[in-house]
Amino acid sequence: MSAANSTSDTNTDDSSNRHLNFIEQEIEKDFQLPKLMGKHLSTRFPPEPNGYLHIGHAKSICLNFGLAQKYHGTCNLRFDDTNPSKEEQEYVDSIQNDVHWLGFDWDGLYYASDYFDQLYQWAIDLIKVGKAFVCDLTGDQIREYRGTLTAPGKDSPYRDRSIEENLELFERMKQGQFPDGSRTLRAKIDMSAPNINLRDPVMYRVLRAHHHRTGDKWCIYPMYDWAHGQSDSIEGITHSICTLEFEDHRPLYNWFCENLGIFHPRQIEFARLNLSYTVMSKRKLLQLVKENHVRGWDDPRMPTISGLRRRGYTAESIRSFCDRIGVAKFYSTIDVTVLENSVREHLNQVANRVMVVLRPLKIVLTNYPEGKVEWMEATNNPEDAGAGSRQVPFSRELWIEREDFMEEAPKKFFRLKPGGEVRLRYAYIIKCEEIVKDPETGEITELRCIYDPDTRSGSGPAAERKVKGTIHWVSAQEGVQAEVRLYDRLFLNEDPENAAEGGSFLDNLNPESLEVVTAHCEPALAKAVAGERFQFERLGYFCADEKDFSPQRLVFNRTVGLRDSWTKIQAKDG
RNA sequence: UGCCGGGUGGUGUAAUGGUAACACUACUGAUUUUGGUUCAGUCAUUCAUGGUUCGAGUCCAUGCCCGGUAGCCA
Repeated sequence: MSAANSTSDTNTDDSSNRHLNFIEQEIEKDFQLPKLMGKHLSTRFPPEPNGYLHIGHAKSICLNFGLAQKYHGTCNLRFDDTNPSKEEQEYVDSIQNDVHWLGFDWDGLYYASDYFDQLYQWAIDLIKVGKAFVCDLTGDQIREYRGTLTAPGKDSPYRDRSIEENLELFERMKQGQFPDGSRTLRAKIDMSAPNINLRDPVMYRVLRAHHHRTGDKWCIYPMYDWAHGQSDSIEGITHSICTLEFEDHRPLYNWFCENLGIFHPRQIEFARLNLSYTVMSKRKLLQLVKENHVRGWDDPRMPTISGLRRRGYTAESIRSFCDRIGVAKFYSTIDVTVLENSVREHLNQVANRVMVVLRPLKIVLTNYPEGKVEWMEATNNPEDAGAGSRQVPFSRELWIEREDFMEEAPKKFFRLKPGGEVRLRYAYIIKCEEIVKDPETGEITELRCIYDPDTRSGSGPAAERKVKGTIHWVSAQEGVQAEVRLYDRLFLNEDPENAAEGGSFLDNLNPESLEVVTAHCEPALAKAVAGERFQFERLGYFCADEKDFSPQRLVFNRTVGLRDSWTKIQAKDG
């Protein structure tokens, strides 16, 4: 496979060589075997185009494409489009877009539907050797005949039809002579098998639905089990990596390959990703979208790739997240903070700093000349010397963050308080002299402060005077306004599925997962571009919304807050 | 209750019969014009019982607990 960003190529090799995960161990063993000796690794990522990709898929993508990178093999993208009633072109497009955005490129782009003709031929082959039959049982009857977990099933009365009759009936199924759901083609295996997947599984069902690629050519469609392994086989996939719930299907996967006598890939299963405070099932994500609990698949609160992207996550941070969570067979739940820390770590390196006040409180510097504006030099990114600096306007009237002032402050509160001093970042030390309140409500409307003219940042030793706290600010006159969307977790509950009797995961929805505020920003932000990411100093990481941002209407999304030890101190001191 | 799979610090992941480690979290301290970052340090782990062995997280047995599985979904 070719990596979209080639820098990760060499990294992958030595960083992940320290420990092999269990799949890598199996792969390395397999390539010692005569069957694969001298061949190269081939994997695939096989999404069904019935929804948008989410962070769980990202794990699988990083695994499959990452393996191909590491072992200099190939990785295909294959759409598992065997059920046209659920699948749409919109999803096909978004999936390709998301895989690319994550930084991967596929070697082959395929569709299970590319193989419908071959699959049909193979089905005939199986009929001819007496290993498949046309069954007239209804859905309910099939379930009845299948038996239960503890009781064996019983043979379908149609199981012993002649090969000729099966061939004719199957041909007529294909030609659309039978109504939807009236007949199936089933493999003839063993109705008493302890593994239910082996109790004469359905291979084809009659289904008249318009397929996004094959149109109305087919009115019979293959089931997953009948399509997946053979698709792998056709593409020469050596290792077919899937999630744990397919473990019970492996014997069937193997049975089809063996009985068809075709190249036999090896299926290996791993545990899917679970994240705390998150739902991951496509069905539930679709429900959130359809019932308007969120604003679409790419709502920044969604765990979809497109939602995370819009939230401000970087592809790098998602890849490093997938790296650090590992791969195993143990069913585990990763704390969302691991994801949040991954993006903090990357954005800390690359995001330029700016000053923005989310909840403004006005301060007036009574000893600062009216009308005067000074331009203060501010470092763009202390983690990246190459990022340079910018000028920020300073004046007599400023906005500061409401929570950076406390009238009755506890000892450890290092910000502004009556009679106290604080450093305005990149500017002067100020002292609070007077609080102005609304006579009606008692709400603080303004602070009157004095500044110390000797303390301008960078102006020499006199300016170096130490005060306990430094806060951010925006000049009232020169600042610009922006809509800032403060996103929080979509669910209140660590395990959203854990709802009260008769309830659903929707009961755990966080009613405050989105708060919109009008913020004051330093003027540089008017020149931002959609998708650009920033650190709002002392607040968190934010990005210009990729859809709604324009120079006329500044819209920023909060990706994640900065680590906040002040809240912890407060909580501890009660 | 059949079949399949799994149990290692708070959370994840290693250790492939030979000193139980790495990351994150938590906590403590240092640095800091972001209560951010960075740095240093601390706490903390093999489901249970028995067996094999000089030596067991690893192999064997039994038990316990957890997950998946009875779509003409994937």
